[in-house]
Amino acid sequence: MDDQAKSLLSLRHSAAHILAQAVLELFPGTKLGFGPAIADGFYYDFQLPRALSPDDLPAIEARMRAIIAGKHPFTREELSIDAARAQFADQPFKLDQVEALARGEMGEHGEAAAQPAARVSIYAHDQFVDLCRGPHVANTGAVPASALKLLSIAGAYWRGSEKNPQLTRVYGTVWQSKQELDEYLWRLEEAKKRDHRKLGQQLGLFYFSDEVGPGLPLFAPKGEIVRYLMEDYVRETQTRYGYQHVWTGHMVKEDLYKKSGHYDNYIDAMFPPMVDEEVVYRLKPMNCPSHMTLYNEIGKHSYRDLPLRFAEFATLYRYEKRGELTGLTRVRALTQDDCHVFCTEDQIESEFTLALKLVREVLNTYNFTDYKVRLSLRGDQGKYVKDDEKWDKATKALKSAMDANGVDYFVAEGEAAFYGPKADFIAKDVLGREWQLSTIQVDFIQPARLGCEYIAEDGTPRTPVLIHRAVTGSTERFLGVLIEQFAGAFPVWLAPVQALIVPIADRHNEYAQYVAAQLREQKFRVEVDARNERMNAKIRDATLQKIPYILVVGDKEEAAQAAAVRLRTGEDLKAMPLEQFIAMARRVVDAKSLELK
RNA sequence: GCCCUCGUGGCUCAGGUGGUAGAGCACUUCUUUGGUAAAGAAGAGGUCAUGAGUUCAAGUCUCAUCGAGGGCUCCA
Repeated sequence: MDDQAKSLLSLRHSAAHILAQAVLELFPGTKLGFGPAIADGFYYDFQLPRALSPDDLPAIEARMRAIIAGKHPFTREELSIDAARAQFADQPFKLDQVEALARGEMGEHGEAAAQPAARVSIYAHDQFVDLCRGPHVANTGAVPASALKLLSIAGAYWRGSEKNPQLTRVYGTVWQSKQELDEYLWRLEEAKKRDHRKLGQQLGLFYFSDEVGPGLPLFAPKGEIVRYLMEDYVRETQTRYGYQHVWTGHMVKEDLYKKSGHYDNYIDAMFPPMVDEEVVYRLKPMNCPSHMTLYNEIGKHSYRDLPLRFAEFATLYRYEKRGELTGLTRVRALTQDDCHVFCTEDQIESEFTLALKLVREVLNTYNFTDYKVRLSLRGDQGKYVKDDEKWDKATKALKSAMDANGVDYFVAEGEAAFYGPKADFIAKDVLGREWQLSTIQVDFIQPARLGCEYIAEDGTPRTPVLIHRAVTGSTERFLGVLIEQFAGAFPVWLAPVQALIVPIADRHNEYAQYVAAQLREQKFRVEVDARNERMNAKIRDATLQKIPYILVVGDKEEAAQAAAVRLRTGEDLKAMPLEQFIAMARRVVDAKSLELK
């Protein structure tokens, strides 16, 4: 972390303390939770005597400014555990944290510390004392009041657990200067403009309807073609990499999920059952059990058949909780570009490498470079299947495959699937929220549960290892992130309408249709804007729709069998013969280029 | 699911302290046939998310339900 980042951190953390003092003064009896600095700001969690509304924020902010004006120095002090207990006797959450520190835990989620704490540090300014690691600025006056703003109010569970009381979280931001604050707020506004939900509607890609239900997107023609092209591209690439596609439908008997273990782990996230006399069915929330069943039905497998790679573009239905739904990035009907690779233990590394190559190729095509890779491992507690030996084996296999491929990853304990560790590719949306896209997972557990086998070289039956893998994750989520990444201006190969023909006057309509026919003949997606509008209006509308090419045709173009080509960027390529335009566009599309010419 | 906020014609939004709805864009029709980011005119379109309640009277107040947004939790 550089000095700049460090000083911002202590600035924001100090602002959090000032916020806490202000709230404590305005709402006596408030109990304090955690109040850290975060990316772009800070927050503080409170248990308040009454519900807080955004209308309260100006008063709190005013109080904060007064504390800042007081230029109270921040002072650090160390206390013994007992002294800390006395200090925070009327602050139950602080007390809870003192005990956690004494037990040798640290942080909000109780990560293990090097050793139990014998002493804790507190920071004080003015009338306010907080249990805190620091650091802080010298005095409250060092926080620029003009660069401070409280942003929002949210609920947040103590220590992040649903089982604990819910506190009120106040989010705020502070910067070194008012100018930086303004720039930040401006960035937020700009980001909202490229929000995929807004652009999806403006570009006519997809809609949500109360009539159909929450989290169930409806794709208009322009959205469907993008979906189709995305999936077609992954399908083509998968085929090229030696994956085979299968189809396993939308419903499955519930019993299968009891066998696989999904019933115990994810029953809450499945849609309610459909009951047909004695038999209970579920909408498919995942493919693995279906693919393993298919593997079994096909017959006996020889080790010579492995690896066997079953890919499927299946729409899955997951009963996400109401408050979790978000545009296309979190839906109840999602189309996964899923795949299950049945292989031997010896093949794990090469199969991982193959999947990784595929993922990288696809992400690269979309110019997706801003992602990180998380190695998700099992945590101490929870849903994980107990079989240490197999977990160790799977984790080792995954790690060595990542290392062999030079993948730069970070480790996250407690993020694994119940059946094994995974490598997740995580990207951010315009508002900074992180979403898992691609994933590669090693599974030593499920194949045995569903009785998958292959006959080994020595003639004995063995259980294959299963590698779960998704390239873009889900079409819906990836599309959402793509829309934001391109701000709606898709590369030509993905653009719903690649070229719009604009006849200048009615007498050019016929030629415009001719041009359109020529281009359609060459498999381009084109439209003719024959509305009774002036050319300027048509160009404006096409540009706002981010159509890559605008082909204006008038008398001159008709005479020359040409079109005047304008790019959505505003660049005018002037008139060119149709063949020349076709050749240019062909080259751009075939290369899946991000350029327009 | 939980905390907070919001829900007015297809879209973007007006509608102080309650008295039965407005604009721009889009749409339809007409005029205009115009050379690189919005031609002009007329018209049609809303039981103000839904359901109760308070009131002589509710888009405007109360409650509930549904939906959306921000956050938390969860994410095979």
